[in-house]
Amino acid sequence: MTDDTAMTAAPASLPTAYDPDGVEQRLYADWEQSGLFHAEPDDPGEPFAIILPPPNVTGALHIGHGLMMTEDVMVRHARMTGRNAVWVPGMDHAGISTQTVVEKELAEQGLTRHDLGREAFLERVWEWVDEYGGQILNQLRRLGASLDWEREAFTFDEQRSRAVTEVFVTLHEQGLLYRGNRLINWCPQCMTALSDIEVNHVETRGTLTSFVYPWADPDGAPGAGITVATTRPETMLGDTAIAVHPDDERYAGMVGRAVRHPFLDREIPVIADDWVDPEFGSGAVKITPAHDPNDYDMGQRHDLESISVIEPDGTLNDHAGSFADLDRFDAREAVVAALDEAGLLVTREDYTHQVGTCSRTGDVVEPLLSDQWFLEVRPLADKALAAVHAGDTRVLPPRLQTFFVDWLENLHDWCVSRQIWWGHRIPAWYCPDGHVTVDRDTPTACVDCGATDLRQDDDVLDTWFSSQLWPFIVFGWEKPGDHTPELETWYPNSVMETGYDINTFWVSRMLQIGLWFLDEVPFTTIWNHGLVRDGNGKKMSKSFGNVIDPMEFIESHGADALRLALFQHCSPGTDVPLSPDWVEGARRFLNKLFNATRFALQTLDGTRPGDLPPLDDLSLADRWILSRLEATRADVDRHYETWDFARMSATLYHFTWDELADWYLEAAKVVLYGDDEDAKARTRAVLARVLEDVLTLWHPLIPFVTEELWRHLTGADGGRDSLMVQPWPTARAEVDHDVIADFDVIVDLVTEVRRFRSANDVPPSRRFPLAVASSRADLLSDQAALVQALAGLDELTFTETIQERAGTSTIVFGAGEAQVELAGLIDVAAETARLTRERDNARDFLQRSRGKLANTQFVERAPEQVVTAERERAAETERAIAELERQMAALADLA
RNA sequence: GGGCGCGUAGCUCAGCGGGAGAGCGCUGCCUUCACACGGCAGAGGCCGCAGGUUCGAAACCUGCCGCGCCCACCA
Repeated sequence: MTDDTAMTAAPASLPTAYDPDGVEQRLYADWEQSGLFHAEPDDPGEPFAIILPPPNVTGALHIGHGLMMTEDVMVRHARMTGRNAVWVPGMDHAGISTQTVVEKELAEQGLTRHDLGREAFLERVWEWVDEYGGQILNQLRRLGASLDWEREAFTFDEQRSRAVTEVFVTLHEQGLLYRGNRLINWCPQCMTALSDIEVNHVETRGTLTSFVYPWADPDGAPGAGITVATTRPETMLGDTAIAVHPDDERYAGMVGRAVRHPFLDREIPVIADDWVDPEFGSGAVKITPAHDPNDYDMGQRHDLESISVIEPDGTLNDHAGSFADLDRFDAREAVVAALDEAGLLVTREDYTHQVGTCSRTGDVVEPLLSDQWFLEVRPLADKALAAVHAGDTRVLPPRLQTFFVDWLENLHDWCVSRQIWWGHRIPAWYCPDGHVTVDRDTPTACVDCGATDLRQDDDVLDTWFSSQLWPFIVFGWEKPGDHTPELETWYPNSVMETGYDINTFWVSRMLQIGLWFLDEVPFTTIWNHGLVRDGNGKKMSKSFGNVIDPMEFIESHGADALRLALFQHCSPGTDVPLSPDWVEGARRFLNKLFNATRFALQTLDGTRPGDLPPLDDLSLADRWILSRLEATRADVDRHYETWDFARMSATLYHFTWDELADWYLEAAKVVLYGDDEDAKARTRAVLARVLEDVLTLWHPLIPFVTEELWRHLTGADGGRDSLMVQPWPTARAEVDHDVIADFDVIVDLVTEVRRFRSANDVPPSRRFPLAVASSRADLLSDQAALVQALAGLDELTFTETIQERAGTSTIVFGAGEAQVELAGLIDVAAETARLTRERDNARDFLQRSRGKLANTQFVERAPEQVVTAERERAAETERAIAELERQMAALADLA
C-alpha cells in the first residue's frame, strides 16, 4: 500500500458503531480531488444537466438547502447509469439582500451608502462578498454535493454581466423593454420599486371611512354632496374624480356635475364607469389615479389628471396643501380629523381588507407614479404557454402544470428597474434633452441628437432579471446565436429542481426567457420540492423557536443521516417534516447498514462481489434474497422515473433492514457457521453480490457511508476507483414468486413459533422439539436446519395428528411425540378463540367473495386473472372453514 | 373573491375500488458469537362528518366541517 492510497483507503477494521465524523470529510476531499465531479461536453453518455439554484451570496446554509441534495441524488444516479452528468454550482448576487446587509454594517458606523458614494459603496460590497460571501458553497460540500466546482459561476461576474446587458439591449431593440411613467409598487423602506410578485397581500384590520364631497354648485343639486368610502383617507388629497356606475339610478343626472375638494382649491368631476360596483358602499368611488391601481386605469380611460401627493419616502408633498410633510399614516389621521371638523365625516367602521406589503421588509407598499423600465411579457409568456401546453417541459407534481398555465395567462408587464446600487446597471444613457440611448457599450453620443453630455441611468436590474438567464449563461452564452459545446450538450437542462415557492420568481421566467433567446425550453422537467417543516408539520420560524440548523445535525449525526431523514419524506411537491427524531432514526439505520456490512466482511473470508453461482445450486434463502433484491431494484428504478425520494428510501430501507439484515443474514449464518465449504462459498458469493448491489442502490441517497463500506467490500483504493462511478445494478435474477412464497412459509412458521414463545413465556434459550402438520411438509423438511435454527427448535418432525389448515401450510400445533410437551404450553382456550375469530373472518370474506363472483358486471369488466384468483380464493376459503372446524374439534380433544 | 392541497394508530405520513399499513413513540421479554444506535413479540384505528354510486368505499361522486398554501385592483 502506497502512501497515496493510505490517505484515501478506508481503515482496515471497522468499529462496532458507525461514526461519520472524519469519514465524510476524508471521502469528500478524495472525491473532489478525483475529478469525478467534473464533466466535459464530449464525455461519453447521454447528457444530463442540473444547475444548482444559485443561493444568495449572503446566505448561510439553512435546512431548506438540504433539499437541494435531491439534485445530488439525481446527478449521482445519472452518473452511475452512464450519463454525461453535470451539476453546476453558482451564486446569486442578490441585489437588495446584499445591499441591505452591507448598509446595516455601515449603519453601525453611523454611515449611509450616500455618505460613501456609489463607487466606494460598491467597493465595500465587493469586499464583503469576497470575505463572507459564498460560505454556503462549502457547507454544500459538507452535505456531499457532487457539484462540478470547475464550473462555478456568479450572476454578477464579468461574463454573466455581459450576457445580462446583451439581453436587456436585445429586448429593447425588439421593442419589448421600455421606459415608462406608470403606477408601480414602491417600498418606502427599501426606497425602490418592486415587481408585482414582490408584494404580499396581507389581511389587515383597518377602518373604512365614509365622507361627503360637497357639491361645487349646491344650487339645484340633491343633498349636500356625494358620499364616498375609503380605507386610505389621505389619498383624497390626490382625488381627481368621483366615479359612479352609469346605470345607477341614484346618481342619474349627476354625472358631469362637480364636487368641491374640502381642503384644496379644486373641483372634482363626477364620471360614469361600469367598473364601479353599485352594491358597494354608497355606489360612488373616489378616484386617485396617482395612488391606486384601479384608479390609475380609470384615469387612463377618462383622461383624468394624476396628482401625486405621496413622496417616495412616504411623506406628503406640497400638493397636499396644509397636510404637506406629514408621514402618510399621520396624514391619514389628520385628514379624518379635518373631515370631522368640517362636518363631512359620515362613518368610520372596522374593515378587514388586503394590504400590499413588501415581501422583504413587510412595510406597506405605496402605489406611486414613477419612471421605470418595464418588460412587456406577453410575447414571451405566450411562447412559454405553448411549450407548457405541448408538454415540452414535464411538471412534477403534475398538478402544478395548471399553475404554470394560469400564471402565464395572467401575467402583467414586469417592472425590472430597482433604485439600488448593487446589481447590473441599466445600460441606458440620457442626454440633457432627455433622449434615451440604450447600448451594449458606453455610447459617445446621444442616438437622437448627438449630444455628448450623457448620463447613465442610476438604476440597476431586478436580481431575477439576471438569474432567469442562469440555465444558459452558466454554459457560456453571451449573446444570441452563441453555441458553446456546453450549450450544445447540456441545454436544455434535464431537471429544474426548486421549491415551489419560487416558481413565479424564477422558474416561470427562466421558461420564458430561455425559449425567447434559445428557442428551446431551458429544462425538460420541473421538479418541485416542498418546504421543510418541523416534526409537527409546523412552519419553521425563529419566533416559534423550531428552526433546525443543518450544520448541527451534520456534526452530530453526519450528512448521510440528515440527507436520509429529508429524503424519507420527500415526494414531489410535498412538504417535508423534519425533527431531531427523524435524523436520529436515519442515523440508526446507517448504523444497521454499517453493521450488516461489518458482519459480512467478517464472514466473507475475502470473497469479493462477482458473478453468482448457477441459481439451481443455491439455497432457498439465497434465491429468496436475490428475488427480493431484484424486486427492490425494479421498484427503485421505477421511483427514479418520478424522482420520488420518499419511496426510493422506503423501498431500500425495508429491503435492507427487514429482509437483508433480519432474515437473510440470519439464514446465511446457518450455512456460514456450518461445515459445508461448497455451500459456504455459494452463500458468500450471494452475500457479496447482494451487499454490493444494495450499497450501490443506496449510494446516491447516502453517498458517504456507502462509499466507505464499498471500499471495504471491494478493496477499492479510492480516487477514481469510486462507488460514485460504478455501474448501476441490473437484474441479477428473475423475481421468482414461487421462491418468495416458499420462503414466506418458513417466515410464517418461525414467526408463529416465536409468537408462541412470547405468549407462553418460553425463553429463546429454551429449545424444544416441534411436530408440524403441514401441506408443505416437503418444503419444511428440506429447510429443517434453517427452521430449527431460526425458531430455536432442537427437533422438527411432521405429523398428521392435527389436520393441516387448507390453503395455508404453517400454522401448527403440538402433536406426535412433541404433543405432550407442547400441549402443556398451549393456551387451548385462547387458541380456540383465535380460531373462532379466524373462522368468522373467513366466513365474512367468503360472503364478500360470493357477492363479487355473483356480479356479472364485475366479471365482465375485471381482467380474467383477477376473476380466477378470486374464484380460487373463494374455494380456498370454503376449504379453510371446513378445516378450521375440524381443527377446533381436534383442539377440544387436546384440551 | 378565484384556484389548489390536506384531514387514516399518540406524532409524522404511505395506501387511493376488493384482506386497515410504515417509521417514531408506547408495553412485555431477551445482554444469543454484525449491531442494545440491537433482537423478538405485542397493544393501539367509527380511515373528518353526512349522503350517493357499487355485490363491495379509507379510496370514486356530491355536500358540509376543519386545517394549510397560492393567486386577486371592489373602494
